[in-house]
Amino acid sequence: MQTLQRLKVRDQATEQIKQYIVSHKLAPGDRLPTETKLAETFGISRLSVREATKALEFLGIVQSKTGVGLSVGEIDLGRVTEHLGFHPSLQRVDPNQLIDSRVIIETGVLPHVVDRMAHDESIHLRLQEIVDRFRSTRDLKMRIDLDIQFHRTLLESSGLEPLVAFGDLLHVFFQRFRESVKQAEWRVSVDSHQKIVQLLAAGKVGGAADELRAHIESHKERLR
Amino acid sequence: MQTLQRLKVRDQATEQIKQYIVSHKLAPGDRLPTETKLAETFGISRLSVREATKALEFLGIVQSKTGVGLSVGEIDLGRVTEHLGFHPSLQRVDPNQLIDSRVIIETGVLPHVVDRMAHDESIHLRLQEIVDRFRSTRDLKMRIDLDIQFHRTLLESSGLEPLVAFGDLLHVFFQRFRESVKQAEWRVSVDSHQKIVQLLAAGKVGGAADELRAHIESHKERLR
DNA sequence: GCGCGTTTGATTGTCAGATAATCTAACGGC
DNA sequence: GCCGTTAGATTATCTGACAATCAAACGCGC
Repeated sequence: MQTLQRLKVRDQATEQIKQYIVSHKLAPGDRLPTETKLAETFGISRLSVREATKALEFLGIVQSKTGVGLSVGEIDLGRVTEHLGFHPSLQRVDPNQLIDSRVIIETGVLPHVVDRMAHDESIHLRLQEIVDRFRSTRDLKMRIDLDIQFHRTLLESSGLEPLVAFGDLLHVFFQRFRESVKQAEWRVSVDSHQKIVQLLAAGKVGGAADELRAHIESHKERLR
Repeated sequence: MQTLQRLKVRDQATEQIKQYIVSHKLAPGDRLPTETKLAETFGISRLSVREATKALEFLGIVQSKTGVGLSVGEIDLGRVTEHLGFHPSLQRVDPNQLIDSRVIIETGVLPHVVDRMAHDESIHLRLQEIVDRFRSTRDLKMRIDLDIQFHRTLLESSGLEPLVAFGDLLHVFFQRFRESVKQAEWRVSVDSHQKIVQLLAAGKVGGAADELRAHIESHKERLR
C-alpha cells in the first residue's frame, strides 16, 4: 500500500509560493496575492496557506503586515542566525573551535580593512571612538557590549557582508564566556584594542593580526 | 497612543517554545509536549501554537510526526540554505564579496589542516582521492560536485565545525557561477587542486594558501 | 506463552466559519 | 486645500470539528 503522497498540503503551499515568487520574478518589497486569493488558487484552505506563509515569514522570505497584505521579504541572515543560535545541536560546539574560527575570520579581514581605511578615514574614527568609550566605562554590561561592537565594526569595515553575518553568529555562542572576564583583565583588553587600531591605521597588517589573535585567544585560558 | 504590543501571539509562542527547549535542556530527538498541552500552558489557542511550531519546523528546530508528536529537531543547514538559496535578495549578494569571504576562511584554516595532517594521514588520502576522481571524470555535474566536496573536505580537515557550516552556506550562493566554468578551465582547476594537496602534505602553508587564493579568485574573471 | 493481526486512543493535519485588530484609501466637512 | 472620519480590505486569532496517522495495548489462535 503506497502512501507516497506524503507531501503535506502546507508543504505544497510553501513550494507553490516560492514558485510564484520565482516565476513572476518578484523582487523584495513586491506584493503577493492575499491569503484568500492564494488559498483559492492552490485549491486549499486559508489555514494551510497561513501555515506556509508563517513559516516562510519566519525565514524572512515573505513579510506580512496586518491590514495590508503579503510581500516578498528582505532576507536578513542575522535573523536566521538568531533563531538558529540557541539550538542545542549548536550549543555543543567546542569553545576552542569558536575561538579558532573567530581568529581566522577576524585576522583574515584585516588586509581588507587596511585597504579601505586608506580611502575612508571614518573607519579609523569609528574604531577609535569605541576604544575611547571603552576606557571611560566601568559597567560590565557596557564593556561586553562595546567589545562586541568593536569586533563587529572591524568585520564591517572589511565590507564583506557574509563575514559580518557569520561573526554575529559566533558572538551568540561566545556570549556565555565573555561574562567570566575578570575586572582586572579588562584593562589589558582596552590596551589591546587600542594597539590594534593604531597598528591598522599605520597599515601594519601583520602586527595587528598578531595582537588580535592574542586578544581573542586569551579566552582559551579561561576554559579550564 | 502607544501601540506597543507588537509582539504577536505566535511570536511569543515561538520564543516560549525555544525557551522551553533551553530551560529543559532538551537535546535533538527529545519529545516536546503536545500542541494542546503547549496551548494550555501558554494560555493561547492551539492554532497559534501550530503557526509557531510550523515556523520552527521549517527551520528544523522542531520536528513533528503525525500521530506521534513534537520533538526537538536536528538542525540541517542544508535544508535552510535550500529554502534561502532561491531568494531574490540573496541573488544580489556581491559575488566579489563571496569570493573574498571564501578566500579568507579557506586559506585561514590551512595552518590547522597542516597541523592535523601531521597526526592523521587519512586526511591526505581523502583529499588525494577526490583529486584522482576529478581527473577521471568529464561529467560537468560530477565535476562541480567534486569541486564542492574538495573544498568542504578541506574545511572539515581543519576540525573547525563552525567554518564547515559557514562554508556550506557560501557554496549555495556560489553554485550559480560555478556552472559557467568552461571545459578548458577544468583542466587548470584539477592541476590547482593537485598542487594544493601536495603543498599541504609538504607542510608548506604559505604556498598552499597562495595557490588556493588564486584558484578561488579565478572566478572573479568570469564576472564581467 | 508466543506470534500476529486488530483495535483503540493519542496526536498531528486540515478544514470551515466567525470575530478582532489594523491598515489604506476614499469621503466629506470646514 | 487640509484634515479628521469612515468604510473596505486584509491579516490575526479563536473555536470547534473531523480526517489521517501512528504506536502501543489488546485479543485471538496455536
